[in-house]
Amino acid sequence: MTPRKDLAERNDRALLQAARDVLAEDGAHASVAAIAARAGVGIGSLYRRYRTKEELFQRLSVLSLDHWNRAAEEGLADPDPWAGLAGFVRSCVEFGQGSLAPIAGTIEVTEEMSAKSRRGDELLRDLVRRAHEAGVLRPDVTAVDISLLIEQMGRSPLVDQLRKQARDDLLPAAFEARRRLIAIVLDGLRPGRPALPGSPPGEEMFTGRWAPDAAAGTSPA
Amino acid sequence: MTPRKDLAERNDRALLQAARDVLAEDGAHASVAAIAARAGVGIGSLYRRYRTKEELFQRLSVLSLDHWNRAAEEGLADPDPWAGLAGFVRSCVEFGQGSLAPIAGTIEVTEEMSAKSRRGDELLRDLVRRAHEAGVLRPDVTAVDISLLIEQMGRSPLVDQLRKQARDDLLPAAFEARRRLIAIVLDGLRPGRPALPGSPPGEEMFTGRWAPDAAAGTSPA
DNA sequence: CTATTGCGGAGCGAATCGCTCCGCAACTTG
DNA sequence: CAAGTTGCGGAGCGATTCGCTCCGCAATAG
Repeated sequence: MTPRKDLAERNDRALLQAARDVLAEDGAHASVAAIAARAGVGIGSLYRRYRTKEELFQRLSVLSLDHWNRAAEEGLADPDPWAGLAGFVRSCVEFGQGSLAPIAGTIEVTEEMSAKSRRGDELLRDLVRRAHEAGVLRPDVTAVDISLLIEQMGRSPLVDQLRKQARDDLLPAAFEARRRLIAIVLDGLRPGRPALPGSPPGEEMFTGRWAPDAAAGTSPA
Repeated sequence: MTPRKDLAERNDRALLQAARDVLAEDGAHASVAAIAARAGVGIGSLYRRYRTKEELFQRLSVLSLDHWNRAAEEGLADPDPWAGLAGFVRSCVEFGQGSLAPIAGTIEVTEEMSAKSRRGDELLRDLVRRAHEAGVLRPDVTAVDISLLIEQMGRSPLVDQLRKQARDDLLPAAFEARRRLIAIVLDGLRPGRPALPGSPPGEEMFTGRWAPDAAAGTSPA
């Protein structure tokens, strides 16, 4: 690995991480200038890698979906159906799944994104089905409920804001506080509780936002 | 009530509601132009009521804190400690407590805001204490955990985005989906579960964001 | 040594920002 | 009824920010 390639790869990674963080903090208003500055690189470095802001966001979406799918596969590989599902939820929430939600409807959904999203739905349905069969997940909760829950928990106002304010001193406590919230939510998914209100949500809770006309899937990206 | 006053009051209310919605959708980047447009009024109507954008946001904070405090008092007035707490949490989440979090640190915290926030903390501690004494709330959860939980749930990516995209057709289903998530979370607050991870969060989870130097309280506004 | 390559960031044209102020119409008052 | 009042919408101000292009330069590669 030459120093030139080493630096370029470090910048690759820094840009992607910065984009994710700034998106989480600023939502759809995230600017490329803010992203480059957060990554500690010049704006030219960003445009040497991505032709447009949209292409960068599409790349982030793909990476996010990859993480989702990997976490789901790992959850399915766990012999304990509850541990598999809980581990998946934790992993997704801590990764920040849902951080890209603000850009829903503002970027074109590529075929790659759609395919990965559909794959993610399928994996999540498998996780949910085997947890139901094992009797370790409340029977009235659906895969879409879980997707929505991950999206809801995946964007942490607490963490995002402390990051934005560069309050690194408070971040460890914030991560811990978030872990407690995740544990509360996971406990709420256990069986033995009065039925949830209303009827299960449909897929249009996601498709309605990302691509009203495409088979986009329900992974929140 | 004269037509002139009637219209002016309607515009008052429309502006406040629009400000809340646009803040929820756009975060700290919410523009006064977007707020006025959402309210269906001209920009002059906004500035006739609030001298600056900051004054508008301060007003929103006060109203939000008022809602929190009212909901807590109603919760305390309920003879059932669990129903009181659960009703409070539901009311706050559905009101959208936490929508103002993106402006933390960008506006000056007024004495009025501080006083109401401290009052809100006190009321919440009362709600939590009596639920603990009645054995209906898991013993390891604290008032700060609950504040953070309300903030986490209070901003709904689902609802905010459908609003932003003017997908009114999907909003009823979205509200219902949110109710299910709230129910899951409330179930997770019930006792009889393994202990939560880590130690309870401190007040700096809020004070660190809103006013690092003031006794600002922990209500999320 | 020369050639290559990726760097940071200045600056472009356009868009957006918070806010002021104008003309006007609806309402209120005498 | 007419004159005065008042709140309206929104044009446009000066400043800032946006996404993006392109330049000079320095580090690296061959």
